[in-house]
Amino acid sequence: MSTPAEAAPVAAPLVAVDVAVFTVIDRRLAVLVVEVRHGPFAGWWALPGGRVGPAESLDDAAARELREQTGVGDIYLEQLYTFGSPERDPQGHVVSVAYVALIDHAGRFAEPGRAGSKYGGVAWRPVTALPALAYDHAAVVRTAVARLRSKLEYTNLVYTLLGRSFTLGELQEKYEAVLGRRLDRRNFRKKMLATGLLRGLGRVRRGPHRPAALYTFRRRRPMVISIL
Amino acid sequence: MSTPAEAAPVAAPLVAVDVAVFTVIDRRLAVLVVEVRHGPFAGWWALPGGRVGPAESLDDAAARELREQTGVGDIYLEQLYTFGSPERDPQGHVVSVAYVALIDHAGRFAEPGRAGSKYGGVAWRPVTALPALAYDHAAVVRTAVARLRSKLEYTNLVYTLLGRSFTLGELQEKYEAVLGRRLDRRNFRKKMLATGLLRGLGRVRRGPHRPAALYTFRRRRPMVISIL
DNA sequence: CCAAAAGTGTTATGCTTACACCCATGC
DNA sequence: GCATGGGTGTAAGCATAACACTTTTGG
Repeated sequence: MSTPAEAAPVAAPLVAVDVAVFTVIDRRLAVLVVEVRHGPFAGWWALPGGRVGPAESLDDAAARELREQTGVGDIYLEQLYTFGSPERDPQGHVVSVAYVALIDHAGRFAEPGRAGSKYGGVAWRPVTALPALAYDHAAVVRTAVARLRSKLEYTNLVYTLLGRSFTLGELQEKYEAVLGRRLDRRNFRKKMLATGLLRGLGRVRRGPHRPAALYTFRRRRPMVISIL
Repeated sequence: MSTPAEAAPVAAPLVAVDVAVFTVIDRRLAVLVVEVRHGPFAGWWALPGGRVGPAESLDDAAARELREQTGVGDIYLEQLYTFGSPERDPQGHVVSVAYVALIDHAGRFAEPGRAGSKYGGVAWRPVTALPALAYDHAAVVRTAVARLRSKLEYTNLVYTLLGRSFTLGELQEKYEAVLGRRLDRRNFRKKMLATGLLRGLGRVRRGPHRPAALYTFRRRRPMVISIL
């Protein structure tokens, strides 16, 4: 939400942050949206966000707004792009620094429902079936998805979408959801194992079908390393 | 320059733009710096920049500040990153949207000299021998160089560093200056010609040595296409 | 026993890299 | 004639992409 509190018609631009949080639900890439409570966009969906405080860094502001509006914390956040068209907010000139975040949703906001109580509805929406978004947030999501697709191919960022242990099938599922295309299973395994990023746990996940070996990431922090 | 005019000790952050303009001079990557006139950094060098106007877009502000302070216009500009640490400007919280620009210098500011008269000194400085820069502008330049190096490898952006006609040797020289390493001449020619981006002019540049065939870019606008 | 996911190797192709010699010119 | 950059091809190694069958389990 890029809602200026006191923007006069002609005033210096205000600074806000907006956060596009992504996760994979049901093999589809989904983004977290919140309900706008006030102003011309009341009732619309928007990305969580808001004004940057007087002595606050941009990264801190993004993390704070996200936590306050959705309860989501301890999450991978990366600056995306800054949107500053004077027309992007009908209430005044708000320059918004957009962030991308990634999370293993693990059942948060169990499907399209309410959660943030105090702050209006919160929901995951598949990026392929987005509702109309307030402000220029549709453009923010487009830019964010493009960034994610390209970064997944040259970093180890997938780890943010997974729990501590996972099967190679689950790993591939995350890639396919973000990239929006199917990958060859044999080639995928070969390359992932060749990166040396994974460590086999020697355990197995049981389920409805043949049990699958469990893996974990050796290091859970962002690294630049060619993967696909 | 990220100089707030009226920042109170605790106030909403102000919005500025800073521009890192690059060119290749003498086979070295150089960045355009201006002399700071006022404030705690008076006498230091800094990137050109300044406050964003009330109803001005960020792109417009970057182009305007660059033109006003250095006389440089009609240039490739791309948003880089937004720097917002509360400590980056000792005079107050200024969020600065940094831009990268590229230009064929063609003798502008003939070597370390003065030019912007009204706005203090203007000079090209090799990125390998930068003076101390005001604010966090050293970090901006580092980030910008990293971006340039990576973008040169998957776009046709070199064209911004060259005039309308050029030899393959000159083209390679620009790549080597930005990337900071030598390239194999035969492989470079093969790949560049294979991209289909170039058109031979059927003319030749005469000089102190064997004449070289002249080429031009078929299209002088930014495109994403794997090159090196 | 059936459905569904797990697991596994080989081959062809294209791309990348390394590398050396002659040519044309101005001085 | 010499110094300097222009111009050209090939071979080896590597990474990528395409492709099918067997295994294990739960239901």
